Amino acid sequence: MTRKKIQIKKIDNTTARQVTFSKRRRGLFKKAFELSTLCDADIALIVFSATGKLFEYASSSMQQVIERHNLHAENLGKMDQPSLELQLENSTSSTMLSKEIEEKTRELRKIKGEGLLEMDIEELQKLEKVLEVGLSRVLEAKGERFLEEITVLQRKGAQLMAENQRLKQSSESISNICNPSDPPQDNDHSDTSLKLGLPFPK
Amino acid sequence: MTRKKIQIKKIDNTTARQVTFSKRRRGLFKKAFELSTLCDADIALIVFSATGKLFEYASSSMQQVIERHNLHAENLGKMDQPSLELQLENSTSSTMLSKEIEEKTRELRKIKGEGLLEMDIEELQKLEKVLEVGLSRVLEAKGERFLEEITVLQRKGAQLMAENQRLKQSSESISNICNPSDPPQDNDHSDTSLKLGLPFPK
DNA sequence: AACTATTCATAACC
DNA sequence: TGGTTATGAATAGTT
Repeated sequence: MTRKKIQIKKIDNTTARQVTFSKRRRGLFKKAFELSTLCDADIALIVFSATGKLFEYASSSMQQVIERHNLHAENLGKMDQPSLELQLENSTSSTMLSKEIEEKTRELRKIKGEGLLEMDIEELQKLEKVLEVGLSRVLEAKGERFLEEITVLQRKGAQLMAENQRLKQSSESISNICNPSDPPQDNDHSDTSLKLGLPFPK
Repeated sequence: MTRKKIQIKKIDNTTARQVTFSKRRRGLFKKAFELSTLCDADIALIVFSATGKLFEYASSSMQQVIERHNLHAENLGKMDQPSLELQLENSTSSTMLSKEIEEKTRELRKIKGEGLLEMDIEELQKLEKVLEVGLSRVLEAKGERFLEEITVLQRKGAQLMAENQRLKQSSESISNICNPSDPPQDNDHSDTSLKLGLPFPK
């Protein structure tokens, strides 16, 4: 909403989404605080990031606001649990969690190409898109990793070559000290044998 | 904060406070919605006005977000509802379920190419394989669907052609009955006009 | 993480 | 309560 207006829909780019999440989250919490302060309101704000991280704000106490909310829900007839059996609350939450698991499981099955019979063409197209996007991102990430790896190896290689060069020169000096009159004739060979036999740090 | 900057402290004037409450409340809820949409966050917002009126927003379901929040609180040892021992059984099973959800969520994110930084090359290779398999299966399924569709269309086309043939012959017979001496000269044209004018089922 | 051009939210007024 | 406007805040894109 600044350099350019944006549409309110999920941000595709992951890092951009994370940045926006941080910025806007701060803004949202600030606004919540201001509203509660200015207008004497009791506010609870719970935010789970896409990665499952929890952020929360409560003008008084989270539990207090939530309980107050539950009371309202009760009064509005939204609570249909026999008040004595508080444990039903438990079963409903488990049920919800199980439902969520089921849903995610189904999505995973589809993605892995296992539940395709129940899908129409349109759904298949969407799934194809998701897979293509995922695959391209994975390939991109893989490419980056390989590049990193190569860079590291090249650097190591260069270091080793430099090291070798130094060793070669050292051994030549030593050769010269031991046999000052002998001109070096077979550099490579004498070098190797000296390297193997001498207590140089690697 | 516009014609003039204001301090963030309780607004004394009651009506001004109510007006500000209405306006800012809208803004806050809008921001909450935008954040959840843009960044795929799960958000719950509960606001009690100073007069006790309840306003709420939840990107998914209020109960679900609250449960999720309670689970987090539990895991952090903040659980302060020791009222019944039965809660324990609840919490452990819920914890397991939520762990499962988290795991599946993570897998889904990876598949969609969103959590790639935390993966090593080997993991990326496996993921690539999964995506390739899934994609090829989806493409295969899509191809089959298209083939089915084409087959159906071809059959329908054949039926329609047969129907047309019948109609054509019928109209010729009728032509001949009406003008038994006239030989047909412009079959297509007379055919069309007759078809349009005659009460045949489509 | 910091900057800045813009859009957005809203305090004051009606 | 709802509308308008001048202005301060928030933030998208960029670095």
